[in-house]
Amino acid sequence: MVRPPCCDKEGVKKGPWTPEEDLVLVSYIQEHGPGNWRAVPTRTGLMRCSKSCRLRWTNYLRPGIKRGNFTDQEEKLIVHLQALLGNRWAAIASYLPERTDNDIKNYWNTHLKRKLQSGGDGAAKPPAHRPASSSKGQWERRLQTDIDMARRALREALTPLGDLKPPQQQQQHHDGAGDSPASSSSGASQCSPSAAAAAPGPYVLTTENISRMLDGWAGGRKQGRRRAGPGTPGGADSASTGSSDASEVSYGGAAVASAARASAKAAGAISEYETKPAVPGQQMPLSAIESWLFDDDSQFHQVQSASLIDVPPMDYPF
DNA sequence: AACTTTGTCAACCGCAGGGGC
DNA sequence: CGCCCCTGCGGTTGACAAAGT
Repeated sequence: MVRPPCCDKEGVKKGPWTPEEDLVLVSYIQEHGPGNWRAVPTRTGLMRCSKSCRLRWTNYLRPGIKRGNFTDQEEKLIVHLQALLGNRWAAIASYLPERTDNDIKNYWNTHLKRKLQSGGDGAAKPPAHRPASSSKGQWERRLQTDIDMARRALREALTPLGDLKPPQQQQQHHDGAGDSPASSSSGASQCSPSAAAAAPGPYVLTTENISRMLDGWAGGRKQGRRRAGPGTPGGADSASTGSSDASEVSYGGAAVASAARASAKAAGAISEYETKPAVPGQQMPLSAIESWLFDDDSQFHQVQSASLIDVPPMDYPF
């Protein structure tokens, strides 16, 4: 039997989202919260299938998303995690709270894979230790090992940067009082101090960012698109081209301008979602991850010594 | 300046799994 | 227990811009 399409193809719009559609979606989610995607198209009047709405939200509109301009830190982390976990992008993305699995996947496919191939010739072969034929118990142990390895990888990746507080200090750091100015703001923008320093700034769905987003759209998709060249902050180009005035609007200047105002209003209200991860854990502040990371290294060593797996040496050409 | 190639990324597609009934 | 609905995931595609010729 042929599986029926996820949604009725007729009357369902496909392709790039317009700022108006974004606005409708954001407004709806602001009011009802993410979820119940099936109902979104009918309730909003969007001619999109539920899947498309969900994807648009999780990959683009969701608060706390940073776009483009992967830092060395993130790059290394992705490489490590990819080597450990394979192409489990969602799992990898959970360690990079500001990145979407789609972004990471794209970045891997377009940058890192090639980089590794040219430099190390298969140095980062994905591990063949997926739980194919293991018993459940073994599988679970492997999963635990995966987690431990990922934890270690993350820790290693984080360590060189922060310059480097010993774990105890890091612990102190999150243990309350030590709230850094950076981490005391929205959860969505929380990040390790190092990452926060490296990143130009998180693209949280704020008034400003929605306006910026719409500005980017105002310039049309062509302007909005970027080449992720070195130092080109993806998405931020809309800010850099923010000089583009409304006269260049391809979707109707006045409409977009008012849409921007309305979205700004919506964004103010939506801020509550900034502290609520759309995907549990996905927006866990990195400091919490760090805490978790540095918490029980000894446990890791136990696991490692009893390890089922033989981790290939990670020798990356960069 | 015009055309072609390459690189990038948003979006789509189909499958799998979980939960409710 | 089986069915249905919904959501999440990973692979792939197509449009577009920049670089190259």
